[in-house]
Amino acid sequence: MKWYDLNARELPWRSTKNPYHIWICEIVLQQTRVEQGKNHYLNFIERFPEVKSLAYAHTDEVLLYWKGLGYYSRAINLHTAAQQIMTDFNGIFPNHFEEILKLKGVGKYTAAAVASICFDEKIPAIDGNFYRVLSRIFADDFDISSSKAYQYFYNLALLIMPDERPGDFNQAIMDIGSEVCKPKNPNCEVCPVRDNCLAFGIGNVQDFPLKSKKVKAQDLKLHYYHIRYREEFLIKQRDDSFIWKKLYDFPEKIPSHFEKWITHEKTIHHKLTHKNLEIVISEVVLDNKKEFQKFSEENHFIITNYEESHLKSFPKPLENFLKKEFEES
DNA sequence: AACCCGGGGAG
DNA sequence: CTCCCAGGGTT
Repeated sequence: MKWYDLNARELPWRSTKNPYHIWICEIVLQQTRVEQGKNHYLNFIERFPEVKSLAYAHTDEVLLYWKGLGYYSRAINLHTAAQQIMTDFNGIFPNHFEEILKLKGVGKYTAAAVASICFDEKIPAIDGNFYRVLSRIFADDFDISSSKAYQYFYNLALLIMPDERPGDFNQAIMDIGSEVCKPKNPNCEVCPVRDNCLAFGIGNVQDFPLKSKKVKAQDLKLHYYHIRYREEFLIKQRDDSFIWKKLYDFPEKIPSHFEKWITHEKTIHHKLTHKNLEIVISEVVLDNKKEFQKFSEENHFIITNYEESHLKSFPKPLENFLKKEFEES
């Protein structure tokens, strides 16, 4: 705690105990580096300053403010949870761990973070940093990819968690994990708990934490049709399954008599954490406005143009594709 | 308990 | 290339 008082990172959400702000911050930062999420957080709370404005917003706009962050179910769940607070909690942000946990998209970690930071509940917020710092301090080779890891390290954390300032304690562990006890090349020389760290004593800090599960990316091919009439083209909204939940993309099928209007194809290779994508985009240029509108109406596609498409959230590779198309023309 | 879900930066 | 990030939901 002494180290934290002197070395805490200066971050936008460190100066508030507003549970709405802390909640948004915690969701943004799930599996996301602080530097990557900081601006999204600031933009988000500026546009949606309290629960009500988020609850009453259109899903498309919530997704727009989430554009590029990934794990889009977080945005969908955030929107749902805001409405949940309006209906189930009378618009007042819940102030106990068990109630916060009921919010869609809020798991044990996030509920613990909000409860400890905003409401001073003594509950460890076990995130990736906590796993790493604890497993090194105790030289503990408990597999953090095990489904029992959370409960195991939760109990371990209680052994060293003070009664005072639980929120600051949780954030102190995060800062040590992020700035000192890093996954690679930890900076043990300046670590405030070095003398109490068993792994450091043994000299094998790099061996912790133990993580057995390794996920391999799978290959996936997608075929899109960029169907154009003059400056306009067709888009659709994805469903909430599979990848890129609720984001917008292009039609994936065309009637066979459209094939003669294919002018060229472009292949994009895009790497995701769990997938290696090969995306083929066929350019279909129609000279017949009636065909264009008929096809659009029959399949419930949306007619848009480059400027208008900025009001929708597209997957990263498709956004890059549109940008290049526009710059070339 | 296993599996799925993005995008980005570091090494 | 691999690993990991202020995890959670679904099956």
